[in-house]
Amino acid sequence: MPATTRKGAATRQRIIEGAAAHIREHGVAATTLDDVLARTSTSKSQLFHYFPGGREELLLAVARFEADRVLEDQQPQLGDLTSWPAWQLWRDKVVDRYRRQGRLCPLNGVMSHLGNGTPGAQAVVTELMNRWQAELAAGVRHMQGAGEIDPALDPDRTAAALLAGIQGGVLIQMSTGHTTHLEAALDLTLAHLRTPTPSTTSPSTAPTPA
Amino acid sequence: MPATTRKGAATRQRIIEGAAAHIREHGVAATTLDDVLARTSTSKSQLFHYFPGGREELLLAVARFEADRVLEDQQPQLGDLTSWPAWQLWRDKVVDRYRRQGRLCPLNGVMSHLGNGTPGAQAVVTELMNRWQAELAAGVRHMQGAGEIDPALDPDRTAAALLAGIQGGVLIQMSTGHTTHLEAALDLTLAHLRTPTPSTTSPSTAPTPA
DNA sequence: GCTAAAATGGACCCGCAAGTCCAATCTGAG
DNA sequence: CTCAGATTGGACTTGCGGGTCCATTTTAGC
Repeated sequence: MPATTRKGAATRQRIIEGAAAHIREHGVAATTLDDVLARTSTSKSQLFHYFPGGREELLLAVARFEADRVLEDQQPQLGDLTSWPAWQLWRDKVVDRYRRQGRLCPLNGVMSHLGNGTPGAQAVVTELMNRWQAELAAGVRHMQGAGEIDPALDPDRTAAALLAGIQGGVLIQMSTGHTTHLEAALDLTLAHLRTPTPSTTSPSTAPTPA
Repeated sequence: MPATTRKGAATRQRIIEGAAAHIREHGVAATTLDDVLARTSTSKSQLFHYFPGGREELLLAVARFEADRVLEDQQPQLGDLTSWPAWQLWRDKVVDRYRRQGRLCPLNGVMSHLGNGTPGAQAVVTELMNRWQAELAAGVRHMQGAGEIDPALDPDRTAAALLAGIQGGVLIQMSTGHTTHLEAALDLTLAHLRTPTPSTTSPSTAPTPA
């Protein structure tokens, strides 16, 4: 990716952000290279200069860009899950962020349009999920240290469940337009964390840790 | 959709299933109309005869087809959530189904390729989610009737959270290839259902029912 | 200021895949 | 048997959009 000059780097960035913006407004399918060029006042040669891989490489760059935003938008709350009110603040921020975003999930859109099997795409999503889950798990551990969460709970597994709930909630919101499911998932999982102790009462089948 | 003759209806169905199969194997983007024609031994005029809306209408039909499969594949367990072992059986079936399916989620693929905003697409997904959630809620209510689940829990909201966890788990699996998150979400939510009573201990911020 | 490398403009190419058209053949009701 | 409508075959058109190329201008180190 030849971006040696300051000017060049700026142009490259402008293309990425322009593409991201256009995708947010019209979706991936309805975003052609020419659209991006027109919007960013650049020429085709520039685009292919900075993204030799063409459309695919550009989409990947956009995916990275959007993935970073996802976590940034949850800060500073996500990094400070140290009390129940703090968790609640974070919860509200997540709901608000996705409610505002509306039906278009740029990241999911981009991902499915370049195939989830693509190594590059896979790397972007995997890293996002790992970082996200790690922050949540850190929060859980902190609360365990403070004696607010049952120490018997596996922080990583709990964080994984929470993360899955968020993803699913957002996914459903993309179709229905409502954040009901997202909120339900968040609230139920948080309620479970607050629950003092499972106190092994029902001798039913225990969840096998796979 | 002119499918007046028995023969015609058969052809129409053959096209749908052929398209669905090809999409399952190669993804939506890599599925052209000619691919479908070759696979189903049909001609272009037939495809446009039965699907005047062209590619889009065909994809929508495939979406409907796949949506039906989703619930069918969970039966009969999904319709019989009447004991903890039964819930466990269903849980295992879901995990197994998606593990088998692998990285390709035909439905999600189709959906994002015709835009989640499309009225038709939206209808398909919404109906699927509604039916799914209704079955889960029915299961919760049954268990409440049997005194196995805290009657204070809102069955629909609980089902919504469970559904979100599943969707997110599957979504993550599409990128990572692992069912870890799906299992974590299912197990945590089911564990929460088994928990006797929240027994209002922590006076922290209560989840606002929106 | 000189020059090599970087950056830019934009015309051009080209293949693919969606969609059109008409002519030929089959189906089934009366 | 007959005929209208349903079904089928497949050649043809078309436009879009990704990608290539080269000529020109700008940058920045010396």
